[in-house]
Amino acid sequence: MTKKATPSPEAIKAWARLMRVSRQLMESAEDALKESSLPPLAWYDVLHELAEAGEGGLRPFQLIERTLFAQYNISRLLARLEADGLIEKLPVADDGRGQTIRISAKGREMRRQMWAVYGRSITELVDAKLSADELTMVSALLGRLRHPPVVDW
Amino acid sequence: MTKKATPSPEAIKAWARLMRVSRQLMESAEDALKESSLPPLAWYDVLHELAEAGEGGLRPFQLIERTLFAQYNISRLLARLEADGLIEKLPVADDGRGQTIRISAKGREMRRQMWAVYGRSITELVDAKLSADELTMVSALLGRLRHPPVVDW
DNA sequence: AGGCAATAGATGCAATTGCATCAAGCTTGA
DNA sequence: TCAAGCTTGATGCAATTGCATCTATTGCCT
Repeated sequence: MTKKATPSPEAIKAWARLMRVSRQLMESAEDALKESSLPPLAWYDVLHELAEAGEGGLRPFQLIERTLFAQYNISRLLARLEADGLIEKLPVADDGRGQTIRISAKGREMRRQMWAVYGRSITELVDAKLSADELTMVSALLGRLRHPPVVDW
Repeated sequence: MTKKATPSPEAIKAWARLMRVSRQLMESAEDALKESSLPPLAWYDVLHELAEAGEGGLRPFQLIERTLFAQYNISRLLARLEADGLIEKLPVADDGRGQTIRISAKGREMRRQMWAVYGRSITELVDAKLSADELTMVSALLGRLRHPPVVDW
């Protein structure tokens, strides 16, 4: 008798839900930003990390670790953010290859504006639908699906 | 005193987990397909719907409802699938605008091959990490996050 | 019938993504 | 010390996505 490698029905359903719900929610949030003429979510992710990093800033490769974006993606995203004056690129003293990315005042302001809209989306899409306990449960379960190299999120 | 519209910490965490985990899992699955020189997941989604629909096929707008892809996206995806001989486009008798999309034998075979890899990913990424009960719980909780116009999935 | 809004699908063009590769600067080991 | 290899970040080019718009029908209303 040969081994059946097909996933369980429960796994298939959970996978399908995960893919669909996440896409749907992400789109809703993106739409809300667009309606407010704000940049896409990816910008928020980066501005958020940079804001948390403070004055010391972050190196691009650190942003890659934190956001899970591809290297070329970050490279170009940073170029756009810089063109919009939301970040500054500074040379690094002890590594001639690298740069340090620091959020600018304008960048902080943009992050604030985006959060006003983004946060509202989260409230409506998530907070309004599940209780705190249920949300904690979701986080715990999803946390177990993370891939090995988990940092801390 | 003004109302603070910020979502709860639980909601923020659940949102973050959802976005990150779903992206990570999706990428893993895509990578597995690429390693096997198979087409991207989007192709699977469409082939899957068409296979379930059987000989009667589906209209493009029905695929849009089922897969949540944008209209122009489906339009072009179908063009690529047709170019690869995985589907057929047939005229519709009672609606001169429309077409019916039917999966071809080659399309069924491709779906089968993709499932061999995709299913394995789901097994490894999901089945191996959570019990059936936990998966059912995940599905139930995520289900509550779906947007109103839910069909049946 | 005749016009007018709505629906189904395609498409031109700009922006973004993905892939592969590159250049420049570090690091290490013989 | 210096060549080989690794890391950091950028970039040319092709494929895909997003947006806006277009064409062809169809359905509806008078």
